[in-house]
Amino acid sequence: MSTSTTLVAVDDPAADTKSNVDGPGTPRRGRPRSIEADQAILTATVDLASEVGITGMSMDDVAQRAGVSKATIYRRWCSKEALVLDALRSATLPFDDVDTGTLSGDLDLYVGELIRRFGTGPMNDVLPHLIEVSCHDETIRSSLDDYIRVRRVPLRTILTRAIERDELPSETDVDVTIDMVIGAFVYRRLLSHDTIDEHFAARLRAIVFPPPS
Amino acid sequence: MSTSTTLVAVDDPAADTKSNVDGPGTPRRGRPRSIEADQAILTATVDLASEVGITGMSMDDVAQRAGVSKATIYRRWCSKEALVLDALRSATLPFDDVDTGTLSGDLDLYVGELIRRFGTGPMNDVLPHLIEVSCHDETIRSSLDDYIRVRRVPLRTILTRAIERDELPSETDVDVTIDMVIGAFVYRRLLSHDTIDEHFAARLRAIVFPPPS
Amino acid sequence: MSTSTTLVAVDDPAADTKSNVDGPGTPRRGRPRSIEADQAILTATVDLASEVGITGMSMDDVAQRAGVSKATIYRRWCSKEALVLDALRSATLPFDDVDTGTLSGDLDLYVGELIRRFGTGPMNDVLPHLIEVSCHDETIRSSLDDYIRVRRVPLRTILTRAIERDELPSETDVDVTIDMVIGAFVYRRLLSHDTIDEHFAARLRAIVFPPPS
Amino acid sequence: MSTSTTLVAVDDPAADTKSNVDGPGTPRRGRPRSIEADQAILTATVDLASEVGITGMSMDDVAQRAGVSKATIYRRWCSKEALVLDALRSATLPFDDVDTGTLSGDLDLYVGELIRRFGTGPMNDVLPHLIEVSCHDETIRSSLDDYIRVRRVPLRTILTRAIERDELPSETDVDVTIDMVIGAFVYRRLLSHDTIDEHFAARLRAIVFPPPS
DNA sequence: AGTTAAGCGAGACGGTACGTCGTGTCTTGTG
DNA sequence: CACAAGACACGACGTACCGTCTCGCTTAACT
Repeated sequence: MSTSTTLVAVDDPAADTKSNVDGPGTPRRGRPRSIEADQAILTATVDLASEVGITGMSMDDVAQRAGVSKATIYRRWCSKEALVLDALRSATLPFDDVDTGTLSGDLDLYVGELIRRFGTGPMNDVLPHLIEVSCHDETIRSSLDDYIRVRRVPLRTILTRAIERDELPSETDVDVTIDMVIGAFVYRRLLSHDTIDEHFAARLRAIVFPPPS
Repeated sequence: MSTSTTLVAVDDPAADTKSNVDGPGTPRRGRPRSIEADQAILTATVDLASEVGITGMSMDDVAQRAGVSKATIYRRWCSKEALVLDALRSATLPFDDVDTGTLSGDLDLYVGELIRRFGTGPMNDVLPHLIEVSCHDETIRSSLDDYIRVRRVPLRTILTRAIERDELPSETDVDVTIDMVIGAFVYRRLLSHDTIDEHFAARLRAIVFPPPS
Repeated sequence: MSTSTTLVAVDDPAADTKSNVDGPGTPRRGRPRSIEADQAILTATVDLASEVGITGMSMDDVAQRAGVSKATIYRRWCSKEALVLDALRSATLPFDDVDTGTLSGDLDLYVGELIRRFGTGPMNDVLPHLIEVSCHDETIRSSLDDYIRVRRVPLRTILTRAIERDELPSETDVDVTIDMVIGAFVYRRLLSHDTIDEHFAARLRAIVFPPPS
Repeated sequence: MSTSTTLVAVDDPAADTKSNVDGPGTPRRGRPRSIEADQAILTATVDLASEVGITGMSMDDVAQRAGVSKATIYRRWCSKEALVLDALRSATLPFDDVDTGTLSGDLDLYVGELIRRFGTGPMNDVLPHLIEVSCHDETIRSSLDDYIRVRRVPLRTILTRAIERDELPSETDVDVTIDMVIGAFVYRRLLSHDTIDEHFAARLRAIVFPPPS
């Protein structure tokens, strides 16, 4: 539902839909907001956050890099974290769900994508900051939760499809399986810093989806 | 080895060994550092970080709460994060490894402890901040890695013991199993915010260590 | 010319002309600096410096008393001393030059004013500090020199007028006379702490401008 | 009497006499204070104060330069200013009073000495700081007053001798004359920064002691 | 000769001010 | 209205200095 929402736009009358996409019913008086500004800000945020981290990135920096004034940023997002969260969202491509016909094939594709994202995703180091803030800010927390929930969908689709195909037993615990798979990636990425590659993926698969033996 | 190291003592000549355990060969001239101060600072940090989070906790607050001057803190730790990391360490009790005789029993104990720690640990919200900093600060990163590595030991002990007892096949992939188990806890705790309880633990166990059926 | 300059405005594009009097050619974009803040800061500085001395006056104190943030102060003055110097300037009323018609009358007025200022001037204890700083800071030094030079003008006016009136010989050494008169006041005020009153003034006059006898 | 006193030695039982010269009546038990330390500290103070000014000179600097610990300094002087004042005293040679037989000759010698001291005296920039402190610290003030008073003596001697010789009228106002002469030097040195040389001295003399015409 | 009181270098300590920086808001003038 | 520029209040940061306080050692004078 509200999965691709812009976060808490300060005074956006259409705060629960995609920003700047208010239908013709709400013509908004006065000068319309610059769409280039939106993009420039998000781009600047993604770049800067990747380069120096969220803490190392000041809002003045973002404004300057985007060629925009701070007020223009705060008119759209109510806080630094709200901006970063949306920037993260904007930088996250959706998984494209390809049905290869077999669980094995689907997983290959999915895990390959996971490796790619966890390995090089520029905004990956940004998550911890948002997590911290979300511990003390309910708004950020629910938006972040949304974002996290969405990222579970592709694997769930793959697993339920496998159950329908009778490749997995019907009593398979889909949710916790997802927790474990994504959890292992997250853990390696954020905590242990062990390598995340094909080999790791294969070992992971061998545990959760043991070969027919 | 360097697992119980004090972090980055600013000018500690024995920075890479257990603190204050330099042999009698280094008599350390001048007034010795106050041990009460050490303790007071760490305690104040743990308390404050739990109450208001790292970001909400100022170094002046810590100094005041500890009855200590800021200089005294910075003489021991070179940054806020270094302090917090050591405080986290000081607040983390070691797991006590009890051999119940069976994998099942060992896991019950271990997972119970995990639930307790991930559920209520006062310093849990502190991890994300450290993770973020560690992305851009090599010193913090390696210390944090140490800390993380240590927390893997108890589960590894349990699993290798189970292999010796022939409760698990000898080719069991211990490392990735640990990644998945702890990873699932981490993921729920930090990202999805799903409940972490006995039921979750049971489902997790059912996947990684399937009942004999 | 640059006698009524505001001191070392940190990034004032018109630092060498009267402040805020740049012609209409430089419209100064952005929010203009608050004039009330200027005044509040100077007033707070004069008050505090009089009460507790420069050393005893912290910039935080000034900010609080002025109802202003420290950044606002440092945006205008680059150091505590620069602020104090401008505060001194702002607290120094110009001498009003009254032509009484005779040297004797002019001197009475002038010296009376001198007694009043050296006796009770709230900012008098502030001079030594500025002098010290000016020994090691070229910027402060030249500004202070300006200020000092200005204070010589009234007496010079009186003396040249007396020469024109033939009350003083045309070869009178005006400069050194000024040095001696003001110097004697300064010396008593700062060094010897002897009383500065009408009697002292009379004795001084008797030496420099001996009665016709 | 107390003119060449060491200032406020912290716990010196003979605080009102020259330090370390307590008579044999008070033999002081324990290890005697190091005389080299005394000298080293004073020398370091004079040097540092000349180089970087009092404010720019920290007590740690003095201790290091003198090869002495801070405690050793504070055992002798109760504050930075007390130390500086004594250092100033130690660096000030007494005027040697030579009777040339005429006022003119005496003045030549005296004024020459004045020019030399005001021109190059390393500790000259140190006075303003002491003056400032003395505004708020009674102890420093009285010690400084002593020092200042002493420096008036030579000129007074010269003038009274001239009166005895009938070179000056007996009703000459010696005190204010001194104020003016020294005052003019002080004023040029500290405030106006005009040159202090033979020419200036000559003009000064022409005003206070006009040639017989 | 042994005791003892004090001096000494080193450096930690509490307190306090410094000047800088970042956040989110507000205020100008211009489109 | 939006926008660029930039001032503003608030508050944390990490550094520096002052004057005090241990430490363990050294140095004489007193027993």
